[in-house]
Formats: sequence, C-alpha cells, structure tokens
Amino acid sequence: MRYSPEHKTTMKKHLLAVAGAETKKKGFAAVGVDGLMHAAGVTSGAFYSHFSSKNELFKAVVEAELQDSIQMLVGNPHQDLAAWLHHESNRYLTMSHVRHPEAGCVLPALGAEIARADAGVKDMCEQQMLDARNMLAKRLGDDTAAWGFIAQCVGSLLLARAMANEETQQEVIQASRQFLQRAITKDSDRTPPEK
Amino acid sequence: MRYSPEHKTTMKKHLLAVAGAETKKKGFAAVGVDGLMHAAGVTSGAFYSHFSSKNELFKAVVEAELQDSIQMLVGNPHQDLAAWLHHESNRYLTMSHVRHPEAGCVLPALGAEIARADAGVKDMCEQQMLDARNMLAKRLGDDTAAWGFIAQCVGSLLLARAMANEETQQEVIQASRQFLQRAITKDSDRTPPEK
DNA sequence: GTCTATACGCGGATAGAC
DNA sequence: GTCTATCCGCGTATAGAC
Repeated sequence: MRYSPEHKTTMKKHLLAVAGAETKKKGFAAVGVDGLMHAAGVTSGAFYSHFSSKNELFKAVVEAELQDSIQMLVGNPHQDLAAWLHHESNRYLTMSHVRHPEAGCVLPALGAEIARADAGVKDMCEQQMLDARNMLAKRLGDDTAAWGFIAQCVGSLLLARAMANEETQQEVIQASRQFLQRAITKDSDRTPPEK
Repeated sequence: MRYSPEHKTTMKKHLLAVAGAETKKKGFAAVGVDGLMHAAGVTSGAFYSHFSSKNELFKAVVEAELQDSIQMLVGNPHQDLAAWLHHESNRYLTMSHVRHPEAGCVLPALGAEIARADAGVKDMCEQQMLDARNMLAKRLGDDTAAWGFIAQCVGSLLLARAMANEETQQEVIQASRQFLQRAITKDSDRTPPEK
C-alpha cells in the first residue's frame, strides 16, 4: 500500500489537534470540513476516511480536549491547598489563556455547543467531568468546592473574553483568582475574623 | 401608508425577542435569517428593513438581552446579604434556567460567540458588564465578589447544561449555590466553625 | 414595510480515479 | 488514504412589485 500502516493513526491525531484549535478559535459551527482539512494540509475528500460525519468529529474533539485538560489538573504537584490553588490560577486564569482560546480549555470556547449537542456527546462530557470532580474533591475537600472551582474558572474565562479592553479582562481574571482564594483557602488556613 | 407609524417599532421589538430566544437556544451562527423571520411570522425579505446585516442583529440582541438581565439584578429587593443571595440563586441557579436557555441569560448561551465578535459588540458588552459590576459591588462589598459572583453563575449554568443527566445538572447548580454562600456570606453573618 | 423571486457562495457529504 | 469533481441544500443579501 502507498501509505504506512501507522499513517492513519498519526493523521487522525493530527486532525484532532488541528480541529481542536480551529473550532475553539472560531466555534464548531463556523468551521467547515473543507477549511479544516486545508488547515491540516490535505483535501476535504480525505475527511470521511477518518470520521463518518462532522458530528462524530465534534465528539472526538471534545473527548480529546477534555482528557488533555484533566491531565493538566492531575499534573499539579502541590499538596498544600494554597500552593495547589496558586499553581492552577497561574495556569488557567491568565491573560495568555484569555487571548488564545485555540490553545486553551474547551469548555469556555465550546461549552454552549456541547450543551446543544446530542446525548452521546453530553454523556461523554459528563463522565469526564465527574472524573474531574472526584479528583478535585480530594484536593479541595468536597464536591461543592470541586464544582465551584470548575464553574468559577470556566465562567471567568468566558466573561473575560467577552470584554473589549485588556484592562477589564485582567480585572475579571484577577477578581476570580482572589474570589477562589477567599472561598477555598479560607476554612483551612485563615484566622477567623475578630469582630 | 399601509402600516401604522408605530408598526416598525413594535415589529423590531418583536424581532429582537424572537431572535433572542432562537439564538440562545440554537446558537447565533446556527440560525438563519430565513428561519428567524419565519418564526417571527414574516418573510425573510422584511429582515433588512430593520437591520442592515445579520451582525447588526447580533449586537442588538446581545444589548437587549444584557439590559434585561441587569434589570433583573436591579429588581432584587433584599438588603440583607444572605437574603439577597438566596433570591438570586432561586432566580438564576435553577433547573428551569438550565433547561430553558431560550428564556434565560445570554452569557452562558452566547458568551463564546460574543468573545468572537467584533470590537463593537464587545465594547457594548463590556459597558453593560461594568455597570453590573458596579451595582453588584455595592451589594457584595467589593469588585472581587462582584466579578466572582457573575463568573460563578455563568460558569455553573454553562457546565450544568453540558451534562447529560438531570441529577448531575442539579448537583452542579446546587454546588454552585453553596459555593457562593461560602464565599460571600461567610465574612458577615456566619458563625465560625467549631472544630 | 412586507412580499416574491433570485443571485451567489459555502456548507456537508458522496463517487470514482489513483 | 487521498485526490478531484460534483450533488444538493441552506446561508446571506439584494431587486422590484405591491
């Protein structure tokens, strides 16, 4: 055959990476198969030897992106709560993340489109997020803090990106970092208010 | 003339309401002018006597939606912080809001598309959000709590809608309510933990 | 202001050659 | 597996009648 046996696997990975970046940047509905394949360096006809439909691509993209994101959470080495939170804030709640959705978390970029997707996509997303919740609950104490942390991070990034000026974007993500500190590290290592 | 003088104003309001619901439900990129006008009870040709382009419609929709949302915030009558927060949670962080994006806040539904829009849309959005921040800061104490509250609400709803099962959706918004209570009402009116 | 009709491009998807 | 070529539908937007 003209193509090496691992070529298909390699190309599929490549397609997922390119599709992830393109769709996070422009929105899944706004990217076409043609433009996507062109960005990947091949022609549109080759698409359907990897995915049976555009919707299947969406599911594959979201799954790969969520796995990547969770791996980053797992990679946080800190045991101390304040240090852990500081590490995550420096990774997620940054101006670089605000400016570059194509290289960032899938949820602020495509969350609304996931919400509108079919049950298969949402099922997969839910399983991944429940994994993330379990992992976070061990670090943060309980499920409330786990979900609250995720929602705060995702919402803050979404909000910051909808702002026009960098100053306001910066204000939003800075506020979110402080808000998380107040909410999460307060119980364990803050002295009670004197009043 | 065949149309009453206030007909245009009335129709434009009607169009904005229909467009708001349709786009929050399906995404702005996914709704066409034709389907939109059909849902509004007229034909597509009439669209351009109200808006010069689809993009102008987007700006008008986002502006109207944000104004509505801020009016709801202003309408919260409670002075007591805990009561104020309870009122907002019962209004925003509900299963009904999760299930019906077409009748809900524009940010979880169209936030990512606002982020990808031109500077005019984001400028307008920023002005509205700065107003909301100012108003919330008076109630919640400072800008940190204001932005944190908004991000938490928006992120929680986005996250819940991306989940497949109602139980998980409920878990997310319940966690968010508790998380906000911890973060916001803790300083003022909670008794310190006994431990 | 709204209608019908239409121009024109790009969307997803398929067929058959190599 | 990838390429070229193509079908078909829907997208935005416009022109002209009423």
